Amino acid sequence: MKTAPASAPRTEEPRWLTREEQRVWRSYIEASTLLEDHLDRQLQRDAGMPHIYYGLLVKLAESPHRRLRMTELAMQAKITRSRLSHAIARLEKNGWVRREDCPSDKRGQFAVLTEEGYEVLRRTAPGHVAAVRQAVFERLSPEQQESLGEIMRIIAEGLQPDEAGADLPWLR
Amino acid sequence: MKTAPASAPRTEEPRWLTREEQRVWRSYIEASTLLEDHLDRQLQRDAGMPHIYYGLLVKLAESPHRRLRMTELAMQAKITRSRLSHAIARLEKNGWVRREDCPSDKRGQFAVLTEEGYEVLRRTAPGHVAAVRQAVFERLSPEQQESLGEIMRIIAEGLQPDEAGADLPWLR
DNA sequence: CTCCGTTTGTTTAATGTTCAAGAAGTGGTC
DNA sequence: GACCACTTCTTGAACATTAAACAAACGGAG
Repeated sequence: MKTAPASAPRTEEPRWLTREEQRVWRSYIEASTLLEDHLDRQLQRDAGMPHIYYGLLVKLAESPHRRLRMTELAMQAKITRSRLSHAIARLEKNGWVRREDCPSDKRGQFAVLTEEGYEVLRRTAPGHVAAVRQAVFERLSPEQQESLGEIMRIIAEGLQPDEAGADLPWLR
Repeated sequence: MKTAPASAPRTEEPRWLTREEQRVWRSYIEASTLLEDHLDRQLQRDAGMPHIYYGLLVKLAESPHRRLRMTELAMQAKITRSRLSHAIARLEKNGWVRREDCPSDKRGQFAVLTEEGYEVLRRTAPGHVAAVRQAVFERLSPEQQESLGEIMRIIAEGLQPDEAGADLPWLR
């Protein structure tokens, strides 16, 4: 792959990544692949579930009455409802989550963290936090941490199906 | 979840993430989830394969004679050999890669990018680069791009099974 | 009240990933 | 050359994810 010519291209010449952009992108891909893998393994070993399932339990634990509507949970976790359905089915089989009907909307379901699920979280959270610390925060300066936060916030924002004000489109 | 007490803990109290660290970590998880998802969808639609498979073709295209030993490719892509085996099997079925025996080591296999595979890459690369640009580089200042690169390099380095000098452990 | 477009959540099948086990080849040692 | 620890790569089964299709309920318009 070569870089685009300096002169004005006749047809829309694709704008490749510069050498520096390529380096950045490659680093991102490598780090995120390794990190996701590392945390998946850590949690599979210590908590018997992949990283994203653990994240679901955390979201529930942080929510009022330790419960969330399926759609709300899917949105918070940035996954599809389909994927969530499968995941909750599995967590339910483990006894860590149970489903409850929503009284005000007969289509709706709550995912509710069970006592047992909360227990798993309490037991495994320290180890997981330690893993995150060791892989990420211990290695970055305060400035880098702040920078990482802002960068990721920007990227996430650009990819959202338009979270804030989505139901108030005329305000935009 | 609450923060650790200020006084010296009697038992090893788990060191939770600070409020700021939590914010950073949450942003990272959200952005990386959304981004991976976005690129997977883009490539599945336009190239008929997930992001990581596309990455494998790129690695091959960049290599001498458009070929790599399986282990080498797995290391470069940061995935297990098992996962690679399955992936190459699929790409082979598509006619985008073929296997070749290694003459100097009868256990060895080369994964070789076919002409057809190269063609797919040539056709779909511009669209993919545009997606990456739009999701990441267009939104970040030059300083942020540089910062992102360095941060990710640090994280990746910390998670490597010790790439450089791994075969020379006495030098460390 | 009925109609109808939308939302909610699940299901199925195809696809991808992981884990553990194993076949085959290598290279060094005795 | 027989042995043995190690490397290379694959396999099969269990598990996870995706995409498309669907049933049920909602809620506003007429």
